[in-house]
Amino acid sequence: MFSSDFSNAPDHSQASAAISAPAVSGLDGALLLAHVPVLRRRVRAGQSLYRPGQAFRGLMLVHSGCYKCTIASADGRERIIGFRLRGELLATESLGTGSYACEAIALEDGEVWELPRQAFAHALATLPELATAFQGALAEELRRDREWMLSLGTLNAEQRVASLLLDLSARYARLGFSRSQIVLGMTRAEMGSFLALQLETVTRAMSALDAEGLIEVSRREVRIVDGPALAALIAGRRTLASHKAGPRNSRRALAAMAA
Amino acid sequence: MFSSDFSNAPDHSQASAAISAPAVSGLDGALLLAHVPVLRRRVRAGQSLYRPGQAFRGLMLVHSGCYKCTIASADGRERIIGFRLRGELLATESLGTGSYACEAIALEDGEVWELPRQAFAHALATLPELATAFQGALAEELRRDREWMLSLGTLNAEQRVASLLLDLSARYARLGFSRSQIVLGMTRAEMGSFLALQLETVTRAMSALDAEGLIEVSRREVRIVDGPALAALIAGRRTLASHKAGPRNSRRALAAMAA
DNA sequence: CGTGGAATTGAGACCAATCAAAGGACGTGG
DNA sequence: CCACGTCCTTTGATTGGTCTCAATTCCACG
Repeated sequence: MFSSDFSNAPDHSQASAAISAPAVSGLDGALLLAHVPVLRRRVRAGQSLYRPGQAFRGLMLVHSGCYKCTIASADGRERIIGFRLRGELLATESLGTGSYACEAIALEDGEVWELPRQAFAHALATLPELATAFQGALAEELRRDREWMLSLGTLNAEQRVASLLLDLSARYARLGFSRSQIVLGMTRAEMGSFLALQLETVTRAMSALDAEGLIEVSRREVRIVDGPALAALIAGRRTLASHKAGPRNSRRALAAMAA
Repeated sequence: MFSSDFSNAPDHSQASAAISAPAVSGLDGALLLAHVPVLRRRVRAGQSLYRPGQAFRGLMLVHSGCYKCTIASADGRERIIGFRLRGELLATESLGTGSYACEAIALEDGEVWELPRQAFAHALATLPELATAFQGALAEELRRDREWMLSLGTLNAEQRVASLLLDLSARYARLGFSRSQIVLGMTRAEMGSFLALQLETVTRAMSALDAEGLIEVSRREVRIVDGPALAALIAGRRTLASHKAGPRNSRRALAAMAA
C-alpha cells in the first residue's frame, strides 16, 4: 500500500515497454512507450494531477490507482465527467490548448506516467501507425462520453447506478481483477456527481439493488450478485423517458429516406 | 430554398479552397480542402447522412444546413447528442472503427462535403500541421461534449433551454447571421431529446423565458431580447444541485494539495 | 377548405431533491 | 487502550420539478 518513495516529484527514468507497462486503451502501448520517455509520477489520494489553466505539460497515462476528472463552470457549478483506471489516458481534452481544461484528482495513492508534450508530438509525427491509433483512441473517448450522455438522459437513478457498477466491473475485469467483487474508489457524492444524482439518491439506489438481490453492498465493497439482471434492469422498459425523436416532415422525409 | 439539383448522388467535383469553403472549426479549412478532394452531397430535410453500422466512408464537413446527431442503445433508447452547423465535422466519433457509430440526419435541405477516408488519412500523414490541428479539433469536440454534460447535470429545464438558445445564437453569429434573431431548425421534441427534457417541458421553459421578457418566441422563430440576462439566469444560483465533490481524506488530501 | 403534425397549455402523479438525523468507520490524541 | 472528532453512509419525511396524460390551438400543406 505505502511506497517507500515519498517524493511527489517525477523522476526521469525511462519506462521500458516491458513488464510493468499497462495496455493502453485504444493504443499500442508498447509502440507508444518505446518512443516516448515517460515521467513517472507517484501521487497520493486527494492529490491533483493538473488544474484548469495550468500550462499543458502533456497527456498522462494511468499506471495505477483511480482518478476522477472534473469540469467546472465559471459560476461554480462542477461535475465529475469520468473516472480513469490503469491504461487510460488523462487530459486528452486539453490537447491543442496551451493549458489544461479540466482537473484530475487521485482517489487513491497511485502512479501516472506523463507523456511530455514535445516527445509525444514527435512520436506521432514520425510514426503514422501511432498517429492513426491515437486518433482512434480520441474517437473512442468521444463514443464513451456519448454513451454516458445517452445513459444519463434516459435512465432513472437505479439504472444509472447499475450502469456505473457494471461499467466499473467490466473495466476492472479487463485489468485482471474480479468481475463480481469490486471496491469503489469513490464516495457516494462522487458517484452522484458523475451520475447527476444526489448522494442520498445513490445510496438509496444501491440499497434498493441490494434489497432486490442484484448486488450486495457494504460501504465501498460491492458484490455483483446478478450481472445479467442488472443489465436487464437497465435495458428494461422502466426507462424514464423514451425521447424518441421521430422522422421529420413526414412526406418529404419519407421520400428522402428511400434514397 | 429549393435547389434545381435533385440528385442525391455525390459528384466528384473538387471544391477549391476559395470562396465557398466554410471555415472549419478548429481546423485550417483552406489547408484541408486544398489537399483533400471532397465529395459534395446535397441532402434533403429528413435525410440520413449515415447510419450506425454502415461502412465508414469518411468524415463529413457541413457546408450548409443543420444536422442532428443521434445515438441509440441496443434496447431502443435514443438521444440527440448534438446539432451541427456549417463548418463543423460529422462522424468524428466513428474514426478508427470500420463503420459509423451514430446517425446524422439533416434538419433542413443542405449540403455536406464528404472527406474520403483514404485521401483524408493521406493528408494527415503528409501534413503534420494538419494532423496537429485535427487532434485539436477532436479535443475541442471532447470539451464541448463535457461542457454539455456539465450543463445537463447541473441546470434545470429553463436554464438548459436558455443554454441551447445562447449556444445556437453564438454559433449562428459566427457564421454571419443575426445574433438576436434565430430560427430553430429543430422541433421541440428534438430540443428536448438533446437537453434530456420532454417536449412539453421545453415549450413551458420557452414560454416562461418569454413571459420574463428574456426572449420572444413564435414557433420556430426566437428573438433573444436580453442575452446577458439569459446568461445570468444560467449562472445564477437557481442551480438544481451544486454537486460539489469536496476534497477527500481530509488530512492526507490537504498534505498532498500543498505539494 | 380540410388535414395532420407541431406547439401550447392544463391537471395530476411520480421521482428525485432537499432537509434532517442517526449510525458507522477511521485516524488522532489523550 | 479508549475517547473523541470527522467524514462517510444510511434512512426518514417532505417538497418540488419534471413527466405523463389530455385537450386545444396554430400553421403549413395538399
